[in-house]
Amino acid sequence: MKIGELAKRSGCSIQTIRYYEKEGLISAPARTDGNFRVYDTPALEKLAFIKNCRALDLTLDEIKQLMALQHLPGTPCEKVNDMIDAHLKIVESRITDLQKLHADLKVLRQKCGHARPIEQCGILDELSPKSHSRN
Amino acid sequence: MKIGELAKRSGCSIQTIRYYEKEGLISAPARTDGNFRVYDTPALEKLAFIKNCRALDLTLDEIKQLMALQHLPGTPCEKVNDMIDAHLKIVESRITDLQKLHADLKVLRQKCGHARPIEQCGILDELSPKSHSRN
DNA sequence: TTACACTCTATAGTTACTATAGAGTCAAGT
DNA sequence: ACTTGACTCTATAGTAACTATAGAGTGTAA
Ligand SMILES: [Zn+2]
Ligand SMILES: [Zn+2]
Ligand SMILES: [Zn+2]
Ligand SMILES: [Zn+2]
Repeated sequence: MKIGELAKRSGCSIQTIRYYEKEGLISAPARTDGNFRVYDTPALEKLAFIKNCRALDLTLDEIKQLMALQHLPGTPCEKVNDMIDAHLKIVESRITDLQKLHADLKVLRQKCGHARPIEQCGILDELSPKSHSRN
Repeated sequence: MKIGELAKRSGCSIQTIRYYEKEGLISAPARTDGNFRVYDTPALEKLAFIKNCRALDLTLDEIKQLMALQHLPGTPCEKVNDMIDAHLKIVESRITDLQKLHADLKVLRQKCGHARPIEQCGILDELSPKSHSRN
């Protein structure tokens, strides 16, 4: 199949597929006489693997590492488990950060009801260090 | 004061300050004969305002809009409130997404105990559409 | 043959910075 | 007067993972 069909079937855009090739996540496919890329089913499967990983927010580098490990049979899979564990921690700390941010924004939002003239906006006042220290 | 002192006092890096100037968030300051930037206290206050906003993850564009509104006295401050409300929604949906991601990662992690040979790694198996559909 | 859909490469843009390189400024010490 | 050192200047490239475009070529059907 050509790149357009692969894009439709995989759910990746054409540019993304070419980008993955350039970054070494998928291997360069065969070409037609007219220099068009031609893909086989394994290529589609690789893209599906990448998509699954990206859905979990693994970086392209991490995905590359996973694919490299797959081609070293016999290796213990500790590295895979460690990667997922590390990832879990990052996600957890991002959630914590965002929850703090959310609380801060809620507090800020309550500084202003609505439709005051801008000079008296409680939000802007809260954000300004100058008028703030004066109160 | 020169840029180094402003950087220390504001907690922004020198490059960040120059970047903010280039992006129009702060106005270009006076220069010495030797072409060094010279700042006054209001400049420090503007940086503090920007820092407060960035801590809430407002984009530079949004911050620019807020600053523009500050210089239009008499305007009702609805736009400020709307911006914060919109921001709250984005943060909320990011949290939801991350929580889903976290749950997915947890499930994935449990597919593998530890230290199996890589061919039998439950995580890699789960990520691979091919071997997956075979089972 | 000409219209059309498709593909090719190369390049720039996105966000908010960070990190150089290479040159100039300025005050203090010798 | 000279040198050292700390500071500053501009311009440019890099970050992550794409997305979007320009301009050219390919392939097929009417
Ligand atoms: Zn990770
Ligand atoms: Zn308000
Ligand atoms: Zn926003
Ligand atoms: Zn495993």
